[in-house]
Amino acid sequence: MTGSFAIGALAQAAGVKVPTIRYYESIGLLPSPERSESNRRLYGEEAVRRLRFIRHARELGFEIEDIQQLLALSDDPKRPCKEVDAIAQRHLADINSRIERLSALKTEVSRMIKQCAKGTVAQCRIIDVLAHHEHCLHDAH
Amino acid sequence: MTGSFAIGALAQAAGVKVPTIRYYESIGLLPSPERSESNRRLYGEEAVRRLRFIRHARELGFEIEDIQQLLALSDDPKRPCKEVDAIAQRHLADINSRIERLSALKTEVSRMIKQCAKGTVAQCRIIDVLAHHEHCLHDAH
DNA sequence: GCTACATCCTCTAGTGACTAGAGCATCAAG
DNA sequence: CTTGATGCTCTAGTCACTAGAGGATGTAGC
Repeated sequence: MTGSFAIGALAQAAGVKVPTIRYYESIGLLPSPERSESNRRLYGEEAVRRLRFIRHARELGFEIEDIQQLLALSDDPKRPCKEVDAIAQRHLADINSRIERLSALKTEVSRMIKQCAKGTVAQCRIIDVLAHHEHCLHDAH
Repeated sequence: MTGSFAIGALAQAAGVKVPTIRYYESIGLLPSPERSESNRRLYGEEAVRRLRFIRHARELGFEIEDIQQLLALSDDPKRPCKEVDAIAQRHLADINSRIERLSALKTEVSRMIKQCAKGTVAQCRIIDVLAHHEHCLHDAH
């Protein structure tokens, strides 16, 4: 019999803020827990595990919808891992495309800054490049 | 006397959607234009320039607040370019930190996927890593 | 028992930068 | 003169929370 604890203790144990827990419950990511006589939420160890899982997945950039699926899969240990793998692959692809996009931005913005002659705004190449898209090297954007 | 045109024409000329223009006006990024007798917005060439500037800056990832400042600066050609440069530098730093963060995620998620034995969920290292943060190489997150 | 103070509850609204849609008026072309 | 495109305003939705109001309950010290 593991004792049950309140939302604040769960928040501390899992490293998540209290309102976030209530939010997760409201969107169905965490099950509604039992309540005390005075209507306070009471959690057990399983809630800590689940919430830590969610927190870690969020830190790794997974979206809530993905996490929903990952949790459902992890509740069903006999199913093939394929689906889990697919979610992670999709996420990796997403990360990669974001990195690529940001790298292109970095190139463009760096180039813009290098051209700045530190004079007046009238001579400023930064403003100029922003005003005239055709001054960009890449027109991918 | 350049003729004036409606919001749809401006949208096409600048490559922006009509509701986006109204949104920009509502937040004060674009000045409220004149209206026709039947209350339709009427724009001139200056609006095209301004909107193209905004669009390009957005494509380069600048936030609206930065763009506000850049526009104000570009309206005042005698001021030193220093402030423009500072905004761009700040933005570049932001891009870099995002790239770094995403690269760390990429490493972690790739590693997770590689360990997946394609068996059942019970054996799945992906679920396992998510459940146990301490299995991560980096604990930066 | 009393008094603070912490923690809990629910509900609403705000974030950024739009996007979608309702419901209606007006315009241009055939 | 009709039809379809375009315009208007206003509200609500997106994502994953965060902040705050206003009130109830719990706990610790005296």
